[in-house]
Amino acid sequence: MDASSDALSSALLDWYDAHARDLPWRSPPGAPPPDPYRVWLSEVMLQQTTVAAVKAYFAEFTRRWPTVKALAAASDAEVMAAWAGLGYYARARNLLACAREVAAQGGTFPDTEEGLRALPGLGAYTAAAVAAIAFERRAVVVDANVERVVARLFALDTPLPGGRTEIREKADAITPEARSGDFAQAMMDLGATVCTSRAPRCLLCPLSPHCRGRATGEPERFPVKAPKKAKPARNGRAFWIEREVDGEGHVWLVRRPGKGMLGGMRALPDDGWSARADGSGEGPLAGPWESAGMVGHVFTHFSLSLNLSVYLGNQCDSLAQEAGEWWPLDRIEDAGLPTLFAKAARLALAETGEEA
DNA sequence: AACACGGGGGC
DNA sequence: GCCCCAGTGTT
Repeated sequence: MDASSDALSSALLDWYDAHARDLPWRSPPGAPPPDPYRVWLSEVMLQQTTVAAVKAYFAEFTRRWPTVKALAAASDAEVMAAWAGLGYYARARNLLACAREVAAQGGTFPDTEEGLRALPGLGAYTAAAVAAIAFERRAVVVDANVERVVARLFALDTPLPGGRTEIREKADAITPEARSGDFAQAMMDLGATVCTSRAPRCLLCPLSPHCRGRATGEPERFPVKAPKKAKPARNGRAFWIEREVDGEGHVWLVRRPGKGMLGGMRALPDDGWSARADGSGEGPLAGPWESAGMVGHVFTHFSLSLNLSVYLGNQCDSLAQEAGEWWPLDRIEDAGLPTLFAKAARLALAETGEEA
């Protein structure tokens, strides 16, 4: 690190000492690092997910499972249901796999970037972040915030994702030996609160004297990104099947396959829209069906219009051979349905409620 | 290198 | 509506 990089990291750390965000998974600037379990859990939750969305989930997970051993002992169903609504459900599957691997090693996380990188769900970013934040290792932590800050600092205009190599080299060059965890978090806080995607607040930025992006007069132009692909529209059906069990209303829920869309999550039965681009139209029963309306939902790579069909027949017994369960309607909120199916359930309950 | 993979919030 | 977000794993 040359003198200029040293001045830059000092300016950033000074700013962090004064302006660090107070977050539930953090220690104050300069304080001993937090429990690696909490650092890891928060980092996985924060992958492609906003701080605001994570806070409630982090509180609930750490309340129910205070240690990695406790989490490792939880059932798949409990953890998947607790993750419901947070999205990217492969994270939850990997989270549990990782917890069990760590628990099997005595409940202690590896304390090096390489060791962490070998665990399920820890890629280049998360391994570096946990190594730096929880174990005070020097690691080059590059997330979307750091990409934006670095691209602006050096006015890097090679479009992403190709430009990531260059961004990483520059990030490495400015990462200090000491306090690299605070440095990483400072970069992320700066990106989140000052060097924002739109309308960066350069007047508040501790790095503005060093910033070539600002010198161009158009800092918001960086980083340059490749054009987005169009999002196709898909259609599908989901099925709402009620029956009385012990005098209480229940609905038929299934467990989705372990991989792919909403993998491993509890769900309404559907016609296979996720696997086939458009569903077969077939339901788990012959019918009759009545449409309760449409549910719209946008996923990462397509938009879905889901027709919700309510069962009007009384041949539910044939479902006994299918894999699924009758779930009590008055506890539907606890089923751990991903947002798409939670929306569908709200629609069904509103419709069938009016009929009653 | 490209694609699959959720959901919510900002404007 | 479009863009963005503390990315990872698979092909």
